[in-house]
Amino acid sequence: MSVGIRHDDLRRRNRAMVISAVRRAGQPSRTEIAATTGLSHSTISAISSDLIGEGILSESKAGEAVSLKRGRPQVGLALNPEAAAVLTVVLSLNFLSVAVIDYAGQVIAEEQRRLDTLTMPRDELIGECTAIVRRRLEDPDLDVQSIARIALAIQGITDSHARAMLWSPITPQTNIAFADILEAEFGIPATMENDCNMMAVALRWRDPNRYRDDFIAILLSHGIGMGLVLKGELFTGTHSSGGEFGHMIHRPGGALCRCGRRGCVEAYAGNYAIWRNARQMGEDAEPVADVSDADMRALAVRAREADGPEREAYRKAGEALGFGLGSLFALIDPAPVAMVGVSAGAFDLIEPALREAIAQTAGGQHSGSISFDTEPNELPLIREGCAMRALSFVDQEIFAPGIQAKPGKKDVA
Amino acid sequence: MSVGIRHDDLRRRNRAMVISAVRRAGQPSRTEIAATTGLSHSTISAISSDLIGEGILSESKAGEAVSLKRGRPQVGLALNPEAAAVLTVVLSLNFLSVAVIDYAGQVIAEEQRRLDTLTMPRDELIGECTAIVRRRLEDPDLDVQSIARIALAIQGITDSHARAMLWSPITPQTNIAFADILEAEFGIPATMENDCNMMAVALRWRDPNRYRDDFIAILLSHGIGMGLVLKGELFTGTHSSGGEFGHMIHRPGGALCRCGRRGCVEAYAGNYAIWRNARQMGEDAEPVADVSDADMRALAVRAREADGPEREAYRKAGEALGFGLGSLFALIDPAPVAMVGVSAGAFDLIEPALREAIAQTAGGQHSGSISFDTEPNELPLIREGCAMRALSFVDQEIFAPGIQAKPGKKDVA
DNA sequence: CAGTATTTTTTCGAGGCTCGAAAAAATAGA
DNA sequence: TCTATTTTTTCGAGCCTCGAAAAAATACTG
Repeated sequence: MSVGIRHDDLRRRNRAMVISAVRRAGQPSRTEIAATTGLSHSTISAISSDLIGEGILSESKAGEAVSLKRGRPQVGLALNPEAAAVLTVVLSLNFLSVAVIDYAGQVIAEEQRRLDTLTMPRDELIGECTAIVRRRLEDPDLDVQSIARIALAIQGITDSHARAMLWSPITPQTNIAFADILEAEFGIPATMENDCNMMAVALRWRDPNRYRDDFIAILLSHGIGMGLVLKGELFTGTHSSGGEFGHMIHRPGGALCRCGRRGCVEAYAGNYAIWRNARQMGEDAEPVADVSDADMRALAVRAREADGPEREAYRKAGEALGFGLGSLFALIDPAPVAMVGVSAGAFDLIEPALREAIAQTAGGQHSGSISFDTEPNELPLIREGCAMRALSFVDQEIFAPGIQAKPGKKDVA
Repeated sequence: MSVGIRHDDLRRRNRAMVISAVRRAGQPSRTEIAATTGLSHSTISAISSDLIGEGILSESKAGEAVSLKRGRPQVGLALNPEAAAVLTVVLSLNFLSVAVIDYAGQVIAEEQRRLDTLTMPRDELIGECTAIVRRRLEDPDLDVQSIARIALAIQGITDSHARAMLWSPITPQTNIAFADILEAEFGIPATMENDCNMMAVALRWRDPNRYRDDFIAILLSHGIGMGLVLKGELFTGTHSSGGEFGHMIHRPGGALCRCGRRGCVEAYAGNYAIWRNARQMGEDAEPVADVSDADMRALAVRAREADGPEREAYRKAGEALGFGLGSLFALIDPAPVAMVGVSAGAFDLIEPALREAIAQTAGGQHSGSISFDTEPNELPLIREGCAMRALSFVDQEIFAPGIQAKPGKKDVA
């Protein structure tokens, strides 16, 4: 069951804590770290001295921060960019993108590629991914010792161990153990992440004030996805990446969903559903494979111009999202929401019906106080999330090795 | 943010771990504890020697376990029943029940009382609760030094800090800070728990094989409640006890719910809803205040005898529960379910429609493999859960004091 | 410009904790 | 009674964190 704390875990944990304090705060002084971690100055001094000696941290040179106070000036600690590097791979519909990130989080190389994911056979899809990674790894211009970690994000369902893609809308292939494949190919630890979870991770780094312990990132794209952070931790299902918000049931037996079932939220709010309703094709019409972002933007323009089927389509999307969020709020209580993706650009069309629907649900008491942010472009977010995730792995597992995942697992009681 | 690990936390954590190992395992030997916690024999020896010296543990006398092996026989460690005692209070519709539990988990005194919670004014409701607790505390027959903790469970919504009842179906009163009231009155630390959460806690202690890391306890009673354990921890909302499964939306704009909204799962599956449908009163009919368990059982008998409105009412309940569970499973993946409460006794009438509905949802792939247990009597479960919760508090906060709630809060990344 | 005040960082010894190895204790079999 | 075996305790070694004091580095002051 639960496992005791060994004596050497102590140092390792506190090492990890110092590293993470530096990553979060930018250039904190030893004193600041002592304050935020609650550890003594002596401990912080010892640990940071170790970390500097190992080339993980470095003292930020020069008094760029002109100290106005008396006394010995604080010397900031920074992550040493050369301590390590990680690689991110984002696989989305017809698009593959990789980036190499240094230890301090800066992009030092990238490559992008269009490909036809929907029709590509399994081997070719895997081959494209490994090939693009190989090109980055073998690039002579890149003077990076070695890549410490690869994080790969994909639209769709991944398993809860972050090893495999189970199902994805961007390809008919299923069960591809990308993490294992990349590890076997390059001998670099890799993980397979869900795109919406990475969005949530990135939001938390971008705006820790708004997105702290509990929040929701919803991807409004061809499909509907969700990344959920609860009590400061990414929420995943018990077996899969979970959080399949788009496939909560909005209307039992209702509109035909891309997943083959009926009445899912996505079957009203996904791009294909908005498109279908705007064109008055009927709820049983087979979902189209793809609607371009340009077409969706044009649709939104028409919806804003005049009341008609386009506007009604967005209204229905808002209603489905509202009732879905209402059900979600019944379970987790209301929390800040970020709407991401092309249809987040049409949130003005969605919001009224959404709020009206939420008001009819258990979360409705606070309907007015729930705030929505919008971010029409999901790709940068996903990339950032992957980078932070990979870097955090390096922080914790490579530079503070040996920590058990969960220390003393608390009993339920 | 996150807080470092101090040196003395180490001992405290490991103390708590030993206590919890003993509580879980019954009468484990030092060697067994060393094996399950991963700590060394020397450490376990030192800690258990301390704990015995403090009267928290005791060596279980006499070789009741006739050792068949060679070698020095193991000596089992047990919780010392007299180390402490806790008090549980369960407040449900028209019924108040308290029990005093010794440190080993045995009930050593109890008292129950009928009262009219629905019409009782606020002060009187609070007064009844404090009075019954006072009677138990002042009972001269009870030779318990002192009560170390009170856990009070109520049907309804509590706040996430376990201090107050926010709303309850058993009384028109709202926002009663029972935990604070009891603490002020008796000077004993108290918590206010949600009844369904306590059911989940109890199930985990009763059958740790089936109910381990991820499971769902659903209360099928006048209302519909849920206790949810995910990744080994009780799941609560961000502000409230959360998990308001009964108020997820089944059919937007549908049947009238007791909460005043429309289309909630409860508005189809709560006793009042089954009753309303069985009597063909229409979905807009005002929910009745209470249906007796006897009436519900009679209803189930009629539903089994012949196809008619009674059977149809249970079918609709099953459908609502099935779609609700389907949406829940979309978020958390399928997990074992325990159906608790009087209508769990009619689960044979509910199950077919429930499974049919689940099969139409995202959780549906595994529809067949999802297993349901039934337990018609919720009260003993709630009481047990309260007892275990209070005892665990004593284990962790009194006998291993000073532990920070969450050690190194892991970053999302 | 030297001296003082102030703040940050390092150093050093004390105290605690866990660990491994060895010793002690307690039993079954020979 | 002696030996093998298993459990439990004892003891010294090695770390780790902490507090206090020292050292370092700067701004102020007259």
